[in-house]
Amino acid sequence: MNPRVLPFDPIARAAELWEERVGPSGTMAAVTSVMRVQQVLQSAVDAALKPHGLTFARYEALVLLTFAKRGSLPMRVMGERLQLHPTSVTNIVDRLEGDGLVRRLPHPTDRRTTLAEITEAGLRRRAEATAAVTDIDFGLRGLTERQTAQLTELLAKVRKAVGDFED
Amino acid sequence: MNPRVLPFDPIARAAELWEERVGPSGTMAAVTSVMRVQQVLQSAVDAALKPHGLTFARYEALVLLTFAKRGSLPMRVMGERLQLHPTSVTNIVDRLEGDGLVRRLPHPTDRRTTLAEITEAGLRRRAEATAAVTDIDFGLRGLTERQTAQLTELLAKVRKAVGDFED
DNA sequence: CGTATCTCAGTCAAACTGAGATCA
DNA sequence: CTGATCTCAGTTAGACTGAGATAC
Repeated sequence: MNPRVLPFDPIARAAELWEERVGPSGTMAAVTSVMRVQQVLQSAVDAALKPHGLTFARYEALVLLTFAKRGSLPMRVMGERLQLHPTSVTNIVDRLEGDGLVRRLPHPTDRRTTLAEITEAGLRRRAEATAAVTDIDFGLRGLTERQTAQLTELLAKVRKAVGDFED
Repeated sequence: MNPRVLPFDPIARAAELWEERVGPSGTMAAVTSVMRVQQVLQSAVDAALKPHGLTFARYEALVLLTFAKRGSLPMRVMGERLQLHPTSVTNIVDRLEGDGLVRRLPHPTDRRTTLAEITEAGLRRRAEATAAVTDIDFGLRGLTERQTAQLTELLAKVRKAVGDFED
């Protein structure tokens, strides 16, 4: 990556120029900021998980299964919760299964559906990985608890407006 | 993707379970929210840009060059501003050049560096693409102007704390 | 019958690593 | 010589499309 530290905020500067030449820049600045921060968080979390042989996507899948009753869920449900494409679920479960962290089971009543169940090794790996990501605060720095909560709230408004969930 | 709308907020639910079984969930909820919203915005913006033959990464490169003095920048500088890996810059400029939106020029004094310059066609394409993304507000919904600014501010704190820039 | 679930094959954009050429 | 800049080859994770098998 580019290890350089800029002596100014590139998003703020882009917003100024946008305002001069294009128009109102508020939305553009917010969206660019989300993109940039996501990058930062993703790479921090992935780096912390790498020694444990996990990506964030696979880690999220393990956490989801850990929280599920009986430690298993239909793959379709995993896709819903994690907002993943069905073929991505297949891929992620393939890899977790290859590492022995998850096991595929037939659904007891609906023979179309396959359950993914977390294994003992998966539970242990999930715990180790959780220690790794909480140690670095998931890469999130610079916010008080209150500001962190504010951020979550603002983003929940967006997720709701965009139809991610109802309630 | 998964077109389903959940009848509850999956992040709020995960946070409850995390709190019960793992520990404080504030950071985890914020980070997961950023990841999710980024996905939503990315796919909205990419969908709006697709008819114009651009991805968000290529669009950002065009905007950056539009704002540059003389419409050109060294590729290294593009990488810094857009936080891209050098090989990703090469790749993006390759594709933009293939579409005639950008042209490579030798740097006048430093023969190691290559300038990328936006073409007339590139300027037109940038304007069309900007209309497309502003029409959909970059996919951002559900926030007032004030809240949008708050979001940008909070994320700037993170970007600064994480060493994205100084100032 | 139509629809839902999963999988497979293949494509894609973009990040990475590592190596090399060129030049300051 | 060291270090900066760019490119190339190859790998990777993940999203996508489209097609198919199977079962509701």
